[in-house]
Amino acid sequence: MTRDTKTAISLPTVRRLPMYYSILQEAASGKQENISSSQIAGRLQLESIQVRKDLASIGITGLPRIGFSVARLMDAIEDFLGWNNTSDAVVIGAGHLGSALAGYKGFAEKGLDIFAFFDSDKTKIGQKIQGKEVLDIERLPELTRRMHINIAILTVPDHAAQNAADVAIKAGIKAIWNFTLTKIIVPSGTIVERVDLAASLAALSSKLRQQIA
Amino acid sequence: MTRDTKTAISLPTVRRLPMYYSILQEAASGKQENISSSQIAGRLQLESIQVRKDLASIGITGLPRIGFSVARLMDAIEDFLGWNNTSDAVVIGAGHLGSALAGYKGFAEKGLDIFAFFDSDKTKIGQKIQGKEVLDIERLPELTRRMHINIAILTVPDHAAQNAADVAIKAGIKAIWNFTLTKIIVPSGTIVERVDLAASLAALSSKLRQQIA
DNA sequence: TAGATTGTTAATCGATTAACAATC
DNA sequence: TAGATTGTTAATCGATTAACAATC
Repeated sequence: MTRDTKTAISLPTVRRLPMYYSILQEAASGKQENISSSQIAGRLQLESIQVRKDLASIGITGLPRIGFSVARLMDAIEDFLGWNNTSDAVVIGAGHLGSALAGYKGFAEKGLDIFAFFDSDKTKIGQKIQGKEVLDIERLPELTRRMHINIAILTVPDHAAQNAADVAIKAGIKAIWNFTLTKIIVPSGTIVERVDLAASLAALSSKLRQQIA
Repeated sequence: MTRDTKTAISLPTVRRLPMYYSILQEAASGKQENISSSQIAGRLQLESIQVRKDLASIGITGLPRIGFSVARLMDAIEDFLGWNNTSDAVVIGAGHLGSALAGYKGFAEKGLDIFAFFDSDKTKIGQKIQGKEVLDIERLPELTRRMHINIAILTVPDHAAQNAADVAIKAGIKAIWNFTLTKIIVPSGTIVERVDLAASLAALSSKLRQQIA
């Protein structure tokens, strides 16, 4: 458990770790025992020094001439990202997007288990999505507390986002994965990670325009 | 058309513009004529200087004591992000996620029009999603060329991502909005904007862990 | 005029990249 | 041993933030 450097790993580094992991999976499936930073970097169009820096920051060391042990590296990343001890999450907003996310292969492997769906739309309540029941949003506080759930995935319509977030936080939710186009305001102490599609689309068209120009 | 500073606006700035726009919409709906950088910043938990810098970089100026004209600011952002001249896009992969994105309110306003869906699954071909037909992936090159479509939204299963991207690029697609967990490799000249959910989830749990610790 | 808010110029900060000695 | 690859230390780069004179 090389876990000495617990001093705030940078978010850019954290975001790259899953990419490294997917390269490692490939290597492992090819029975490759060791891998160099430049092999990883090459596959991801990054610089090898960045890979080494990132790995060093989560406390992993390699060996000159050998590189890094694929198996140990995978373990370390799984460990660091908490993929071993699964956390339960609820989805608030039982629409297409919620269904899509619930069906996403790979979330389960990455330690995220969707426990239930919540909606305020009475016609949706009682239906099943991916085998899990859609519950009345009123029951959120009860379930959150009983099951010790910290994470809510927010996929409600934009105009309902802030209100849903408020409800969730009141119910004891500690982290919100926000898929709406709305920037929600939360008290300090609550985590928000936003998947900002408007920002992403803006970046796409900006890059496209520059490319074409 | 204050469009002198066409010298590569930074991506972080571009990504913030839609947030500013949503604040402006609120202001406009409240009949507010002018807005200060600190008003915008306050609502978004940013610094006012960052707002001013961003706006300056797309060529907008304000007036001391007055601030910025809400209407002119909205126009400028719409203009800069190309929300006026709509571009057509295709969705490759007609699953839940594709449906969800197609149903996303606001994409239309943001200049993105989904023209058709493509899939290789024969059972899906011919069905309709959000009123648009699902076509055979084989027909992609024909349609891309005929309709001058530059953008593909990639929502296929992860293992099919690279292949689908290759097909799309061969068909003349210039920009790929990649929603898969796979990092796709493309020739230089092709744009990829990735919505990396694995990275986002990693960031979420990392922040949550730090918060709790 | 007085004062709020701008735009400019400089300082800070953090992340990435480069250079290279250490080492298996 | 020779040479590939590491980890360390320093340099660069770009974005954010601070300070403040300009100005409506």
